[in-house]
Order: sequence, then C-alpha cells, then structure tokens
Amino acid sequence: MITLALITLFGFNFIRKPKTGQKPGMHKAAIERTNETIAAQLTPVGRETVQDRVYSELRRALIGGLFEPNQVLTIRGLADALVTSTMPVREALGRLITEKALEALPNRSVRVPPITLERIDDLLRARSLIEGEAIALAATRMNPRQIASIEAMLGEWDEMRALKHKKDIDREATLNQSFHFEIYRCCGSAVLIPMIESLWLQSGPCIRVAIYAFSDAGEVDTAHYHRRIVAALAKQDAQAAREALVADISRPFAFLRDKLQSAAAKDQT
Amino acid sequence: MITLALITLFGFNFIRKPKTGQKPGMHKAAIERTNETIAAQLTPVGRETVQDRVYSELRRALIGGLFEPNQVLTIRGLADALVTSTMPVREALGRLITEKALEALPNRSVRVPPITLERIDDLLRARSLIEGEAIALAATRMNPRQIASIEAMLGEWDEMRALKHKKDIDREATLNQSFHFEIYRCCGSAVLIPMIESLWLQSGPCIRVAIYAFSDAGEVDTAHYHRRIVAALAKQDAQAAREALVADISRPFAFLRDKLQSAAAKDQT
DNA sequence: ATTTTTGATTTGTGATCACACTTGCTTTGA
DNA sequence: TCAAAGCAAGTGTGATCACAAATCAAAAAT
Repeated sequence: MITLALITLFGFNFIRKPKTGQKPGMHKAAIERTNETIAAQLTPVGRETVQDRVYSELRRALIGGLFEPNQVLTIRGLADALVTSTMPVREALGRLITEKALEALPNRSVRVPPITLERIDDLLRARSLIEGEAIALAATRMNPRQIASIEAMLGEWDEMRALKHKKDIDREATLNQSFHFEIYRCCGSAVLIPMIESLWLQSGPCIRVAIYAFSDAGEVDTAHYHRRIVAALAKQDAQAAREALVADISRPFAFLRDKLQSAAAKDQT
Repeated sequence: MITLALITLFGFNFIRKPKTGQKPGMHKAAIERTNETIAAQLTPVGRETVQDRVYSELRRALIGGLFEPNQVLTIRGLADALVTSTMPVREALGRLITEKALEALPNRSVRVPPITLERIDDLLRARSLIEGEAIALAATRMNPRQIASIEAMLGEWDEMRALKHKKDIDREATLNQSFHFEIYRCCGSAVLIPMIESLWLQSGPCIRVAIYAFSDAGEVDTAHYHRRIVAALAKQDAQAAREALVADISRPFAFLRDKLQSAAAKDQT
C-alpha cells in the first residue's frame, strides 16, 4: 500500500519548487557593496545540529578504533555518555548502519561488525582499488603548494617521533588520517571521497587492533612508505603513487591477517 | 565536551557482552527434533520496521528516477504521501543524505542533487571503476547455473520488447537493474555491493532523464551490450566483461552529457 | 512602482511518552 | 538438582508536542 501511495507522488505538496537561483535582494548597489565587504571579513558560522555532533563523534571513535569489533552499542547508553537525549543518537546510529560502519542484528540491537578473514581481504581489496584510483588522480593534479603541505606533515611526523618516547598512538593515527585525506582531497572527485571515508569507517575497528601491536617495528616503515608516496606525487608519477599507497595500506591488513590466522590455528588445536 | 565524554567510554553500561553463541535450550532430544522439523517447514517471518519500508520506497523512487534533480523534499509531505508519521521519514531521509543520494542544504531542507557536467563524469568514472571490478571478479566465479539465470533474463527482455508496442520504461529499468545486480552479487564481495548500490542511488535521478529520451534508439543497443556482457561472462573473460560493462553504462551518461552541453550552449546564446 | 517590513504559515529538530519486544534472573515444578 | 515457566528491567520504535528558524505573502514606506 505504501507502493501505491508513492506512485501517485507527483503533484503532491511535498514537492517544493526549486529555488530560482536568483538572489532576491539585488537592489541598492551601495548597501550590497557594504554587505559584501562585511561578508569578506566574517566567516560563516554555520549551524551544527546535535545530531551532526553525535555523528561526527561516533565516526571519530570508530575510525580511531575506540570501539572493539563485536561490541554492542545501545542508544540510551550512548545518549548518556554523550549527554544528550536518545533522539540524535538513534538517527546517527541509523546513518552509520547504512554506511556499514555498524551492523543491525535481527534483535534490533546494533554492534560493531566482527572481524573475519574474508572481510579483511574484502576491505583491503576495495581500499586498494578506490584509494589507489584517488591517489592516481591526485598525482596528476597536485600543485607544488599542496605537495609542500603534505611534505610538511611528514616532517611533523618525524619531529613527533624524535621528541616523544611515549608512543602517542591516537596522535599518530590522526596524523596518518590527515596525511591520506589531504592527498585524496586533491583527486577532484566528490564521489570517491565519501566512499573512501566509508571504507575507513569500516576498517577502523580492524586496523586499530593491528596498530596497537606494531607500533615499534611499524613506525619506521610507515615513515618510509609515506616518503615513497610523497616522492611519487612530486614526480607526478601516478602509477608509482598507487603502488606505494597500496603497499602502505596493505601492511596493517597483512599483519592483522597473520594474527587472525595464527589465532585460528591455535584455536583449532 | 562531547569529545571528553567519549574518551571515557569504555566500561560504561552501553557495552553489552557479545552473545556466547551457545544455544541455551539443548535439552530433551525428542522435543528438539520436533522443533527442528517444524522449523524446517516454517519460514522465519522477520520483522520489518516502518522506517525500513519508507527507506526502501524512497530508494526505489530515487533509483527509478521518480524524483527530479533539484526537487526539494519535505518530511511532513513525504510522511503524508506514505501515510505514516514524520519519524520514520526523517530517519530514512537522514540515511539517504549520508549516502549522498540526497543533499542537505544549509537551510536544513533536503533536495535531490542537481545534475552538473562534473558530477556526471565523476559518477561515470566511479561506476566504471567499481562495477568494472565487481564484474571482473564475478567473471571468474560464476557457475553455469548463474550464467543461465542471467541469460534467461536476456530472453525475458526480448520477449517483453517483442510483445509490447508500448514502452514500459519502469519495467525495463527494473529488469536492467536486476540484470546488473544478479551479476554483481556473484563477485563475492560484501563491501563492493553496497557501494554499487550507493552509486546507483546517486546516478538514478540523472540517468532517468537520459532513458526517457532514448528509448527508441537505445533499446536495441542495450540488448546488444547486454549480450556482449553475457558472452564475456560465459567465456570467463574478465577483461572483456569489464569492457562490455563500461560500454553499457557509458551510453546513458554520454547521452546525458551531450544533452546538457547543448542545453548549456543554447542557454549561452 | 519598487523596496522594506511585518506577520502568518510551514518546516526541521529535539524531547518525551507509550508500546512491544527482548533479556536476564528468579521462582516454581518435576 | 535441573529444566521450564514467570516476572521485571531494559531496549528499540513510532507518535506527538514544543520551539526556533525559514519561507512566503501582504502591507507599509520610500
């Protein structure tokens, strides 16, 4: 019956005419100019709803691996933790479920998706494909200023590693994320970037498990691979950039894969 | 402050222990057997929430191109049309916005994303990349029974076209969708398929515009390209399948592109 | 006649409540 | 002693309401 209702959709009142695109108040030139100069100095404040904040927070937590795989989340529990009502949380959870960042069980409870071997391989393949394409596109489009920007991040990385003995994993993960997305943002595709974000969201809980284990041996390699990526981008060599990127993101997945397999083998005995 | 609240997340009551996976009632063997025979005959009823139905309906409408680009949708309007309250609709809209199937304007109103040249090229590139990969994977995995299944759909297509003079565009679009997803489902990737669905959702409003215009000249070509795809799959030729698919999905985009460019040129004069 | 202001209507957002379902524990019965 | 029924607490879903912001149309002012 819902189907029937929708067939007769056109002409109903939920269709609002698209805006004409014309600015309505194109009148006194002087006032207009005054407003423009003001607009040039002020940055738009931009409303942010509670739901948006909840959503971003949950995203951050997922990508950062603050939630473990298989962990069950409840609306009221999260609402308490975030100090809001249930409403923004339930909408944010629904959005994360459609992105496959969370999983809706038949009981109607929601949990962080579990890690399986197939899923790991599946995620790695998808990420190599899409992020590889994005970096290949970016390689031909990045200007020297943008290259310099990510090179600066590399420097910041070294500096952080040199100064602090304590491994600040959260900081490192954030920096890694910024490094990658700074590059992807240059690919010029408004379609690919949300897909990459979705993939990071899905692989977040997985790779965090790996990162914790590898901080010592992994760090130097990470810097090495990132340098390779920057070098390829500087030469505008799309193919080399793609390969360096795939090598970079493959490592934690391969590590996790081995760990899972050996765990399964030990479980078998 | 929300950030601080989340940092202290672990150990809170919203973490529920994952289920043990053990069936609790593993007792009298006779009763167990009786229940199993009953279970074998009955199919699980499976709850479907109102929100799910609304979401599916809106998806169907978007992929089918029932909404025009730039069209503004309102929660209450849709709720009236679907004969529910606003609650399921607003959650469904939120989910569609995160998938980029709809667009949230700064006014907090939501609309179908507009068509631009860049967006068309962007969508086509992403679809070629991902659906191409999916079909290449499927080519090496489809068994003869699955091949026969999509061949049967080809036959159904011819039959439909031969019998009806009237172009049943909705039916045709549905069949086209089934044809493609039947193939993609064989690629064995739980990650790629939702991404493809998301891409169809985004390109739905665009390509519908094209399909309306090309039904006459396009139909025979469509059948031709689909046959090429099936032939390549039957030979397990991944590369040929990918090329045939790209050719297939490129046509409506190219058509739309020309139409848009000529419209822009005419607008210029 | 055009622009601005004002007021009424519409719209999205968040909170709260009622209901149905699940879950875990206690009590009952064999 | 142990399985099964019963009960109570907790959870997701949908409806309704209050409020602020946006939109639109008419009235007022220049």
